[in-house]
Amino acid sequence: MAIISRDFDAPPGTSAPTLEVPEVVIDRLPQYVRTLTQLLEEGVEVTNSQQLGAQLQVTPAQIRKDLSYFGRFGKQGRGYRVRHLLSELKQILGLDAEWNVAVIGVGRLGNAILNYPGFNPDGFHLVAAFDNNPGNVGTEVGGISVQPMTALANTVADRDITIAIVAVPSAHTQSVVDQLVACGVRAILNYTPINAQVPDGVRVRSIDPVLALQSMTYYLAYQGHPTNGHQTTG
Amino acid sequence: MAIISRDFDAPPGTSAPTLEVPEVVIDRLPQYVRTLTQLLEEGVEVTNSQQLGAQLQVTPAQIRKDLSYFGRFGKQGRGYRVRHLLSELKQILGLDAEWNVAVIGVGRLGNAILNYPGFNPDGFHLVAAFDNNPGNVGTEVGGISVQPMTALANTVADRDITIAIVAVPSAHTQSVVDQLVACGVRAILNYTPINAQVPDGVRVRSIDPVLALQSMTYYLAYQGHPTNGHQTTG
DNA sequence: TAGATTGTTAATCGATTAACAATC
DNA sequence: TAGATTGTTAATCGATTAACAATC
Repeated sequence: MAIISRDFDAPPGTSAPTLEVPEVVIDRLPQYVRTLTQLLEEGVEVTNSQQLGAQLQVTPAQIRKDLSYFGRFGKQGRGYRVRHLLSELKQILGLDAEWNVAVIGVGRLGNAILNYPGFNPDGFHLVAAFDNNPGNVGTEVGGISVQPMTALANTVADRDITIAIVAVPSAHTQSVVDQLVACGVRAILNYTPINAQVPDGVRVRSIDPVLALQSMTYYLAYQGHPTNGHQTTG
Repeated sequence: MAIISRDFDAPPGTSAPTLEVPEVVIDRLPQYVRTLTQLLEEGVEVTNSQQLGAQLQVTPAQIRKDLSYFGRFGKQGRGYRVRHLLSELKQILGLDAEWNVAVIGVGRLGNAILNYPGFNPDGFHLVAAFDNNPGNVGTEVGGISVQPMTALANTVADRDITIAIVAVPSAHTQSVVDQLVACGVRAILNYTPINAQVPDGVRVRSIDPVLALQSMTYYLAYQGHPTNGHQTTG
């Protein structure tokens, strides 16, 4: 393998690791952030790959390897300073910034999302809500005034919205996603059970509890064969 | 590789493929089920790995390989009969059965879950709700009378509950999961942002929208580098 | 210093994909 | 039959883990 130059001396916010970091590594970083946050709250000042691995149920080697994509954050013989590693990882993930989020669809699910208090503490601010039902437009949901879909492009630009949460009826998913992409939104959290097609450069993550249940029933159905417990987060 | 005997002639519900099927394959099967269901609704009677792959954004080879773990469901030169393949996959996943589910925690989130209409059509029946707050016990949520946690073991046994959905405050997650495991529950859908520890043989899937957002911000933060769009479902 | 733990390389493991004989 | 597509093997690719020199 060729020597990889990582340009960590470049101005923050403008550079990324030169060689692509595997997506599976990126997906683990938020979990590291969460565990480090917990340790910090417990007053733990120093940790190591062994301890982190035990908490997260991954091997210590994997944690060290994952971190090595981004730099050297520990000290041999000592481990990692929790506060420092946490701060670095948050910066890498862009979690030192605030993100403005739009919710599309204010039905039952959209309502629950807009009233869910769990996004704000992590820097995600629900700043706009849209619905194509005239009866919903103008109502207040979670303290936000619902706008018509026709206002999408302008509001996304005006309010610097970079992330959208889609909670519309399944039949509208692809159309809504297309509109979001056209407005320049490149990160979409999809609460509908539909696989939306997006162009390169746009990320979609789906929240799909039924899918999660449907893979677990496989193991319940074949109780005869002892299987290992396994935990998946998504 | 040794020859693998797959005992598909054994009585249904009592046998599993002799060699372990990779978990990543099991996790894809529900998506195949969903796509096949859509095709069926559209009146498509026959499909093939090419078409399925296009829909699901995976390679045709992967679909054929995944299916080969369980048997031979297609015909060379023709493809797969949608109705037949769908029925086989549902049986493999245990989706031809009905599953009784308990919801633990009837706060804001538990309320939304109990009122969410998306579980029942797929054979998951929310049949019981529990809460440790005496003020909530006895109230009706989503048509279900809330029971105290002390009733858990009895109700799980009486109502044949095999799956639980955890929607309690984070601090209670591990304790609730421990109680569920003690009652014999082996599949848990965890809506809290806590990594619960479970013994072998118990499955946990987490629904964690903040985690999903936090991995997408990485790609938003480094806009300079064009990245491929990618879609994850969990 | 001695002991501990990192960062990194090399080995292993497992999953994906390409290719093609079998066969509908 | 000729054409198409499966089921399966072998090749490739990528991710995880083990091992250890570097070094705090």
